[in-house]
Amino acid sequence: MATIRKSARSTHPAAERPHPDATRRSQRSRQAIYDAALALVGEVGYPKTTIEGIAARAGVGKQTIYRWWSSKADVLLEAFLDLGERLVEAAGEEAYTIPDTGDVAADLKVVLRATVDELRDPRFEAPYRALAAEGVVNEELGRTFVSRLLEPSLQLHADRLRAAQEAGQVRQDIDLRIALELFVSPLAQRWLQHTGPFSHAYTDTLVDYALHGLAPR
Amino acid sequence: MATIRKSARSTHPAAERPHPDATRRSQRSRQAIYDAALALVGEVGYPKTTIEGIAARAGVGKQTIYRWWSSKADVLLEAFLDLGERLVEAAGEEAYTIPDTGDVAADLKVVLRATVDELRDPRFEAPYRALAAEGVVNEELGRTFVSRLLEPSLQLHADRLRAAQEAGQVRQDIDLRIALELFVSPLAQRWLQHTGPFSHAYTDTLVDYALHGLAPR
DNA sequence: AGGCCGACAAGACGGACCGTCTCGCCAATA
DNA sequence: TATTGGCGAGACGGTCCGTCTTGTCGGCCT
Repeated sequence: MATIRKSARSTHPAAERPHPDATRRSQRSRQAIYDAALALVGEVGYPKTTIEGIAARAGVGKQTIYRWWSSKADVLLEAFLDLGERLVEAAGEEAYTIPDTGDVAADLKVVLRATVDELRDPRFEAPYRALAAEGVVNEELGRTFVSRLLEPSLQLHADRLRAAQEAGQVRQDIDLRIALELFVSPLAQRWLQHTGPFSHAYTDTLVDYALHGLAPR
Repeated sequence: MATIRKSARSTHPAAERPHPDATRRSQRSRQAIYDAALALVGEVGYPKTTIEGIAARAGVGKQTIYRWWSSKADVLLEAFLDLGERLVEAAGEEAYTIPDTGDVAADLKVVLRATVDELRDPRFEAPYRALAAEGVVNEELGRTFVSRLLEPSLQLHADRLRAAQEAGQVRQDIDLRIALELFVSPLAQRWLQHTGPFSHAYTDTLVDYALHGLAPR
């Protein structure tokens, strides 16, 4: 027996390659892979994290990983998204909103301080850095990274700025997508590239400078 | 013969590991390695660029690379710095200064437009991205990347802002290292993470927002 | 109930690179 | 002229890649 293998596949025209039957997927293995991936990236770093290592740690066959994901980065991205969802469920929903007390400056400062703390959380740091780095060099993954991880948060900032605009605290003629970068991007760069101290005082200053400008009034 | 090998090294107490005799180094091989590294990163991308590949392309033994550099990233960093120096020599010195016409806004816009163009130069794009990405994940290399590549440019921006401050175009109480991030960081993030259009119009807007602030005057 | 299907764990497989090493070869030095 | 040490070349054992094979197991159709 054996021998006749692919030729026996009379049932299908051999069209779809990417996805096997998702309904038969083992959720137990999936979760074990997420846990193993996040643990390994935290322990030995992203470059030394290997598909074989993840499989072994998860008690899973390599093929199970290759069956559902296309790359190491892809596994980590989904693992990280899953981690995020689990943490959001654990915390309250309101942890992922921007407050509106009527004072934009104060509200933004609160949110940026929280972002600083979050980026320092060791559960986040290693995988988040790894994904950001991979996205810089791999445009495909980069776009996914931005749309799934960055974009939702940026949208919240834009929304809060729009409210401020309607309340007359931000100029009418301003492009909010650019405006939010004045404080979000410097924060991101300091964290990613270690270009300077990363503190609450720093983000407070950013908000002040961005709102009132560098030029004298 | 053979057999006695390390034990025959009576001359040295076996202390310094890192550097062989630099005076006997082949400059021809060094340059060939730089060229090969930059070419390969441009052609096949950073992850597929390999030490063996660089050695083969440069017509050089692998050991010659391992003798002088500690990693692929290290080779590329030096190659890129060398490329920068050669281009600076070719162009005039004044290409790497920030003009001072007395109008900060105008001067910064000119410089940021030039930066946009430079980041689009295909000779720069691939290696610069690769180094930035590696620096995000490898703190050691990251610090070198910042101090050798980023810092000199940031210093120029700080200098120009200081002149503006003395001319009364920028508030006295402002931390210039933070101030310059208001336009430099958003630019960097858009380029690195593809978070939005990357154009002259964009950088012009950044300068306006940063100088005059988001709040109504 | 029995048979079939497809994901699963395990791991063998050839191939790519790793980083180290050994080998003569050669130029500069002593 | 003899010594020294970097050099090109490439062999080496090792790791991990991505694919393929085998046998097991649980759900679904008949």
